[in-house]
Amino acid sequence: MADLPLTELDAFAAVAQARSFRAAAKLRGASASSLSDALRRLEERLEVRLLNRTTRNVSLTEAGARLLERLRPGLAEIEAALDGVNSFRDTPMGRLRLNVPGVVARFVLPEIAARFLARYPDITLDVATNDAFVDVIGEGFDAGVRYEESLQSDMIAIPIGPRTQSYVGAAAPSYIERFGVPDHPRDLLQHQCILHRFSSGRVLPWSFEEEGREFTILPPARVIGETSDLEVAMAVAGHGIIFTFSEFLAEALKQGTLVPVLAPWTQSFSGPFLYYNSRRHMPAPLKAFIEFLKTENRRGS
Amino acid sequence: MADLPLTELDAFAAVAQARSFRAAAKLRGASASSLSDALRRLEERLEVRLLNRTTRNVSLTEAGARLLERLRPGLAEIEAALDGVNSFRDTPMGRLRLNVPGVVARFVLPEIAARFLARYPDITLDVATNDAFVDVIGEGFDAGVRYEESLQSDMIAIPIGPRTQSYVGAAAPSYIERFGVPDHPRDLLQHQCILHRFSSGRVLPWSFEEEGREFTILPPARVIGETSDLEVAMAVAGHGIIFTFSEFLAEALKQGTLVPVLAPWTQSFSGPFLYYNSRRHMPAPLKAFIEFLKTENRRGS
DNA sequence: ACAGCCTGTTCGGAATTTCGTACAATGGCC
DNA sequence: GGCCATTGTACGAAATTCCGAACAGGCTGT
Repeated sequence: MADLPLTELDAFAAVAQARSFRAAAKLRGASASSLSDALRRLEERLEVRLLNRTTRNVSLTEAGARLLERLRPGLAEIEAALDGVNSFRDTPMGRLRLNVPGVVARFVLPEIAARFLARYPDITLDVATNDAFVDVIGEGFDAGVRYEESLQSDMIAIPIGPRTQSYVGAAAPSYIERFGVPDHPRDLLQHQCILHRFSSGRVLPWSFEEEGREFTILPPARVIGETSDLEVAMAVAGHGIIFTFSEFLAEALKQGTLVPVLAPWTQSFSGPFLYYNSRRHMPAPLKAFIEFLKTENRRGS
Repeated sequence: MADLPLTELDAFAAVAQARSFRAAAKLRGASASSLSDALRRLEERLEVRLLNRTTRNVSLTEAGARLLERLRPGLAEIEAALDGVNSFRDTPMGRLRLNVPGVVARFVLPEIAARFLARYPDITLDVATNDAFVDVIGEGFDAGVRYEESLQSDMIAIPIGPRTQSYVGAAAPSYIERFGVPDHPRDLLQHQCILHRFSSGRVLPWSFEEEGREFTILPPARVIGETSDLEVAMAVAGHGIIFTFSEFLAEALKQGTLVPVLAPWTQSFSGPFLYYNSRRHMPAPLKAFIEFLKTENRRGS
């Protein structure tokens, strides 16, 4: 068997997928220069240019595209094969890569993870926090947590964490002292509010329900934040009314630095779901996590 | 993407297939110790024993068997993908691994190889000589040369070299002086003959044809050889009658150190064929060789 | 039963790969 | 149009892997 330049091919696959040496290096915990070296070796050996690279842009040559296309299933197969040995261990081992919204990362996952990690001591949890992202699987995550039950093909959703959550309104006593309290969401248009912007750039409108009819309001904002912590801090400082996950406000409400606003208009909705692709190979850590969630749900109900 | 221990996996595949560290090392041009190291690393990382090894025997654990089973198609796919970039070169590159009988290696291949290698300067020819072997493809060869048109499924045979060859008899003048010459094959039973043993241990009987009827004779032997060169030398030394490919005897007959015996009983048969599997991925060097043979055959006819 | 050969492993030195830093080049942004 | 952040690469140092020889152990043939 002619020895395959496997490390070089792996490096090529990483760079080709990331379309960047440095990004690929970060993603895999190696240095950019080692990838650069590996690619030079590979191209010298094949005597074929695989990547067209200016100092600013990496693109595939036709040969590179063809190679990557054939290489990926092979590497995926090997990854799956490697994971397969996990079934011969008493306890599964490896990394579980999740992509979850901020709230879940802060208030849902820690409590679940504590029990899960204790149950499976050889599994490492790798959590990325991202509110906007949808193609969770494509970017190398094993599974994602989302709220909407968006029904992509082959995607399976199972409940995780609390089955109902709610958005509640709140404001600092100092703010209420100055501006009063709204009785109805439409009053918000006369107030100063603290809004949230997703990393996509979209500013989240507030939605309410009246007699079964849903309506949204985009109130005037003095503060638009990107992290919920900042927004809560701004609310506590009296910069406006905040309307977000109850979990984010619980501590401030308890301490009295924030007080409820529009309490009758609290929006309840169903809790988050864990999504994963049923057709892709399921790594042992993911399988363990799903099994764990299912037994927890069964016990809970 | 969790970084895959690809070199270690490749080492494991090599050792697992060869069922031996040293054999695998030789096969791939590496050292046994590096394979030993790689396997230790892999098993430590997975915390699963993959190979049961006494100092005398290597066998797969169940985990190892499962891993190998899933690993092989992945590696094959990658090898094919790598070969695929050859189509982006002006001239194909790589190694062509052939398994051919001794006669072909000595008298047929050199002349063909000269033209082939000149035509494709980036191809390396790797020739193993083996008379008995049948499962040519399974052991990592791209193709094999054989005489019998054994029709395994998906195997394709194309002619290579001379379309007829023959077995001729000969003996040294000194032998004939002492024992006379046989007129009919059955007379061989009163003579001393030089026989050939395949590496499998089987001794080849001599076969003749009389009025369309084929019959075989296993004459008494003073000498049984494993290499044709030795057998010819023995014949020249007067130790008996030899009956083998005319090519092996041509030089001695020309020089008169051997003279023909049983000339009317010369056995002609059709020349050798190149066999390859049509269903497996065809590496570029093999494709080039087949193409080359076909055009040579077309031109020759 | 036993000797001898051949196996997989160990160990220190050599070769290769990897890393961090520096540098030239390029494309987005104002 | 020019600046500057950021990209891919070059290069010497450091780490890792690889190699060859020596070693311990078991299987084969007598």
